[in-house]
Amino acid sequence: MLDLKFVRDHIEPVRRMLHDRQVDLDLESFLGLDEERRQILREVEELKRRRNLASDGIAQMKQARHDATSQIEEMREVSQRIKNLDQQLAAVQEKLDEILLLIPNMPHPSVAVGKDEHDNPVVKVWGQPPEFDFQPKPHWDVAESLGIIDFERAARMTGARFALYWGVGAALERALISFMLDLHTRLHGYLEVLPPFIVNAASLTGTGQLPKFKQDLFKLENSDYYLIPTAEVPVTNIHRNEVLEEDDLPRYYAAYTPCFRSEAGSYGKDTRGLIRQHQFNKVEMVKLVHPETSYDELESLLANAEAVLQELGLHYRVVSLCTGDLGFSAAKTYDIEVWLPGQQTYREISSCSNFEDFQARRANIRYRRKGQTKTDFVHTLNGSGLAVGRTLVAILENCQQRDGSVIIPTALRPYVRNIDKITDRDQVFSN
RNA sequence: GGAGAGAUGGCCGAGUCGGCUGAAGGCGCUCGCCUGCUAAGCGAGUGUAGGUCGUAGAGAUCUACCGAGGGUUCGAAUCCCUCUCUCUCCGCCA
Repeated sequence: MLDLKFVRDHIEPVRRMLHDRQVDLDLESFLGLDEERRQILREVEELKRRRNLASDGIAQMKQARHDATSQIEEMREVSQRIKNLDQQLAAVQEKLDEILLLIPNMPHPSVAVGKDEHDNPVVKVWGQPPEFDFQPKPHWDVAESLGIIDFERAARMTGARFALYWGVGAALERALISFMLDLHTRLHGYLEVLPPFIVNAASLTGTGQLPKFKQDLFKLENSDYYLIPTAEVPVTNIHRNEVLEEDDLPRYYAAYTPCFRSEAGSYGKDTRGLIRQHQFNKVEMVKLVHPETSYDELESLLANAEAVLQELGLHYRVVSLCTGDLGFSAAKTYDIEVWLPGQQTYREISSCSNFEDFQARRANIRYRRKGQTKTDFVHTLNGSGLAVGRTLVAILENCQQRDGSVIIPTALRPYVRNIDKITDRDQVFSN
């Protein structure tokens, strides 16, 4: 969230930001509530000061065996007033927090003002679309004819938007996870972590999914637990309520987790194939960094994510999200969009964001400057490196052959016992 | 699931029958002194958040915080209740 004082002192820029993001949020009550809060605070603190003084006096009188009945009587009344004011204060504070938690982050000045994804500037294109001497098929056709992905049985055992992977399809998904983690840990300096796939509400509030996006989450019954929508949540919250030493920064973490999303409100969207599932695998990179370096860290984070596609030889472009498309917590986001020839379109496969201190303030993640007692909030970043299911989709569509087989990218072969081509699901990895 | 023990500052660890304990003592850290260097030693300092005054990122002052929330009381780290977490034993289980 934004700092209370920042909002108070920059109410017009915050209004403009809400407009640019096309967020409808009423700030009218904010300033009044803030003034009310401080007024009550002044009054109650003065009363508490008086009470503390009187209590010391009473203690001394009792020690000297004097009668303190009248003082006690008077303080009884003061204490009652304090109690009432404290309750009023708590109510005002709660309303204020509710508003603060719903205010999105301030976009970085470099972010383009725009309405939706059509206004996202393309900042980079890598490689070229592969050429086919036949009509490339969408991945669901490729996968189903190979027998490696089964949507019908998944729908039977669970429901829509789930997939059952068979044989070499399952192995390829697993291979991609290992390949990505190895790349980030060996070449890019990330520490691999394996967090819980279930988190509590406090963690989701820390990274910004709650309270506003509750409808996007799967909540477990009879508990305060939720299935994670992304590894960003548990991994960023590793250091919630901690004070790190300046020397501990930056921290780079890479995690594989499944991700669970209710996809409420996306009915009828991407209903075919693996693009939009309730459960999907993702390798996520998370950084906790020094505030002064966070935009350099965003560039290197993006480069780390791009490296996966470059290793696999898949054509992609990078867009910078405009204000209307930017996520709630992000100050700046790059999306990597991979080319899908079967659908003749670019699809998001990674999202790399700098949250500045927005999440750190919510999750209370601070660091202490060397030799100083003062603490500051760290900056947090994260990026997919990459969405595994969508990477499989990209391979199936980009590497498909006329005969229906799929060439496995060279970099991935060591992870699938060096087979170079998928020809059917029961392919035995004997070599 | 049953029985018991515990949760105090960056860390360890005191806190008596509720009343100068924001918190002893130690470690660590910062600055200074001292010593050829290092270590040791000596001295001073060392939490967070918020309010007010003030400076405009010098400071002064007040309030709150001893796992979290509530209660009793003129007054709670200290008493009571609820919850969370940790540890030990039993049961169950991968």
